[in-house]
Amino acid sequence: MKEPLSQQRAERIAPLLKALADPVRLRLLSLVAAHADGEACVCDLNDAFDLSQPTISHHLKVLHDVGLLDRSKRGVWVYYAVRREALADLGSLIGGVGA
Amino acid sequence: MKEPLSQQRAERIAPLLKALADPVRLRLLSLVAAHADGEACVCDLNDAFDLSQPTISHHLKVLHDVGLLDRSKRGVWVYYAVRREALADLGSLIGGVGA
DNA sequence: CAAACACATCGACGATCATCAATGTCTAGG
DNA sequence: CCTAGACATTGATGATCGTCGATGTGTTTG
Repeated sequence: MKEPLSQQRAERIAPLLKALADPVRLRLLSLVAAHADGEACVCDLNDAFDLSQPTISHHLKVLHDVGLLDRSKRGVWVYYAVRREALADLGSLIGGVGA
Repeated sequence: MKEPLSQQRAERIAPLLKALADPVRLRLLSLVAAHADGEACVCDLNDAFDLSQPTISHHLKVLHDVGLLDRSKRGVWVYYAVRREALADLGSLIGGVGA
C-alpha cells in the first residue's frame, strides 16, 4: 500500500468493517462459514446465542446489507451464505495497509 | 477456518475491527503507513483532515489503545507508527473466516 | 379459512460514539 | 521564570448502536 487511502475509498470500506465489528456478528459469520454446505438456516443460528430472535435477525440483516452474507428463502426457512469473495477482498485490504 | 469462532475469541477481535471501522481512522492508519520512515508526526496528520486537533488526537488514541499504532515522543513532537504485525494478523483472520 | 411456525419489521430505551471548544501538560527558547 | 508551541484530556451534545417486546408477513398443514 504505497498510496494512502482516499477519503472516498475509506468511506466505502468503513461500513464493511463496522458490520464486522461486533462479537455476535463475527460469530454469526463464522458459524455460517463453518456450516456443512456453506449456508445455515436462521433457526440453527438462533440457538447458538442467548439473544432474542429479532436481535439475531437484525445482525443478519446488517451483514446482508453490506454484502457479506447472501440470503435465500426456501419454503419457510431462510438460509444465509458467506460471500467469501467479499470477505477475502476485505482481509487482503486490511493486511495490505501495512504494506 | 473449520471451527467457528469462540465467543471469547470474537470478543477479543471485535474491538480491533471497531477501531478500524471509521473512515478517519482508516485514512490515518494508511497515511502513517505510507509515510517515509513508517512513522508520522501528529502535526502532519492534522493537516490532512478537516477536523479539529482534539478529534484527530482522539482517533489516534483509539488506534493506539487497541495496539494498531505505536507511539513515541521525541522532543515536542509525537510520532505514530503502524504495528504491521497486528494488522497482518487481523487481515489474514478476516480473509480466513470464509475458509 | 384457520392455526402454527419461521423470520422480519417497528418502536423504544440505555449505552456508546464522533465531534467540538475549552483547558491541561509537557518541552524548547528567550 | 515565561512564553509559545505540540499534543492530550475533559465535558458536553447530537447521532448511532445493540437489545428487547410487540407486531407484521409469508408459508405450510389441517
